[in-house]
Amino acid sequence: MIILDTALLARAGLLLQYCVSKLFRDLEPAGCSVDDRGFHCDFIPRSPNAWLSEKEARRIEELVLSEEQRGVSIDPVGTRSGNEVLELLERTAVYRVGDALAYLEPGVKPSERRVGAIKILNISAHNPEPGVRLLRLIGVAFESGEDLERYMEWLRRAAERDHRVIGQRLDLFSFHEEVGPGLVIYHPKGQVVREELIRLVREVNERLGYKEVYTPHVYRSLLWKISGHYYLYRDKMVLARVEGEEYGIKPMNCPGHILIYRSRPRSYRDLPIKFSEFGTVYRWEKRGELYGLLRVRGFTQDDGHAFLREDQVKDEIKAILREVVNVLSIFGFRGEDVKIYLSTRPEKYIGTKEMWEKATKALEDALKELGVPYEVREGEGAFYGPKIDVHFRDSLGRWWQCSTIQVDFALPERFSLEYIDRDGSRKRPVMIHRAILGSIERFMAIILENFAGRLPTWLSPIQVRVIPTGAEAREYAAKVAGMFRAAGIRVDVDAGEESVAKRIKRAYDEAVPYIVIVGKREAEKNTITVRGRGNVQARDVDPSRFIELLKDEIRRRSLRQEALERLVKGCA
RNA sequence: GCCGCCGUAGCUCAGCCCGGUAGAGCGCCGGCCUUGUAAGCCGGUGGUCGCGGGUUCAAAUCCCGCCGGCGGCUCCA
Repeated sequence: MIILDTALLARAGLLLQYCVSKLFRDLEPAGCSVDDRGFHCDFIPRSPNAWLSEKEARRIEELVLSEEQRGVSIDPVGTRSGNEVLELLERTAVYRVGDALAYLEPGVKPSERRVGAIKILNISAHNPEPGVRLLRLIGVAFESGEDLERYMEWLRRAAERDHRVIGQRLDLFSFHEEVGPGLVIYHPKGQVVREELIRLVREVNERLGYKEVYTPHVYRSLLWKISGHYYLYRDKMVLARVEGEEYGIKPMNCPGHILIYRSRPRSYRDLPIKFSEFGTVYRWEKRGELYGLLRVRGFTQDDGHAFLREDQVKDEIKAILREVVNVLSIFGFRGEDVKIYLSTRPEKYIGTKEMWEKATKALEDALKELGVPYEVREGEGAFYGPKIDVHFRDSLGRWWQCSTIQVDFALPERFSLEYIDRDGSRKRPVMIHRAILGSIERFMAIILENFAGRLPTWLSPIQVRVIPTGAEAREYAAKVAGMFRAAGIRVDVDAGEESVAKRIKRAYDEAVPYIVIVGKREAEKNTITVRGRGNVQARDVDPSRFIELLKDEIRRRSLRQEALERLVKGCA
């Protein structure tokens, strides 16, 4: 990741405001903010048609550089406000640039060094509050053109990590116009990754005592009216009228699980009752919000619902949270890379304030007893209850939310859920909604980008590729492949006509973690040559020994190529 | 949904600004090579230029609408 010079960005932002106001009288500077990723400058359109095109952006860039060369003056005027928009955006530091005024967020000193290169990367609308529409320019600035070129190269390299690019290159999944936006089709290799993620969560569910269930995708609208989704979530639901009756495709799995709970009387002794489901839900997100696998309309949640007595809530939350932290660490997300948030009652909600307070306290107590650091986010809860969200940072420095634990006093009320308590009285259970990975789609996208497609062995669709060096080694290659297959390892053979070099390159391109090369030499001695990532190789390896090591690496879900590391160490 | 950009061969992209009916690399197919460590050589195949309409003698190229994708805004797993 390239960290930018905020002082230089601030200077560029001031020059940018000056140049835009010089070239376009109907765009009024509304200040600039900077961070280590770039600047964003906003402008108030003075007329309805005041806007910029890409071509005009290029003109502005040129003018910034020539004004900078000419040595236009930049002087601080102090702090001032009075302008509504500037105050809203908190850009109260005023500067005089040439004969015009420009604004910055306070606390950033523009650099004394001159801007030698500037690039406007994006022209978009910014709506800081309803009714206010600003023109926003996002971009970067450097001292030299070479620095800019280096940055653009970095951007290109980052794009190669894009999960959409990797997904296509590795033949994992695709999107199709005929299917519709935000709907994924998984190919065989993508399905393997999905299944491995699901298998991991199944083990967690086993430990936590969640029983897996299966529920339909479509329900009468009646159900969604009872659950409240029909009123609070309707704009994201797919509704269909069939034979004079309305049905809705599920945007959440909870109502189905609630019906299982309600299918028979429950005793206090039965609680907690926990259901899990890899439930595929559909949420009709707005077009502009869709983004590869990270934001789709149909996705599978590793969902789970626990029905509990109030005295059981805290322990359940603690147990789930421990598992979440553990699961994230399997992917290498740990320590500083993981953050926990407690989100409280939003504006639109169901249930009573008392319920919300109780639920929020249960979450808070669990966090405190676990002694984990967390932050409170007011008003960010789901409409049916407060929640704990776990965010983590990937290798590109971005934060993601996947895991979530939500306490819910509202749905049990709406569905009149009950259990018979020790004294024979009817009591209302509490529900916990939880997801470990969140959505399989999103999680898969994140790990694809995090590992740049080079997934750890346990997640790799093909774990071992056998390459015979020539025709005479094909039979032996098939035999070796058979040994791997018998050990439950995903293996294939590339016995093509191409050169060994080419087939090795292809295996690397396809991110296959282990390449096994066999030729006459290996066939005679009953050995294999093992090649791993990063040009690491071991010769004269006993296939059975490698298979044992590999099984261990996979079983442990190692992030490293432990099997090969152990072979190499063993040789040395 | 709003603003901007983009859509050309299976993939990555050039051509579009300055209209004259399409080009490269990879892939794929065929042949040669008989393969030992990150692209062997030669040849061939491949496109209603996202869809629809308009302007024009002529549209991949200019204009309008729609669909899809991306970068932002808002929202979210």
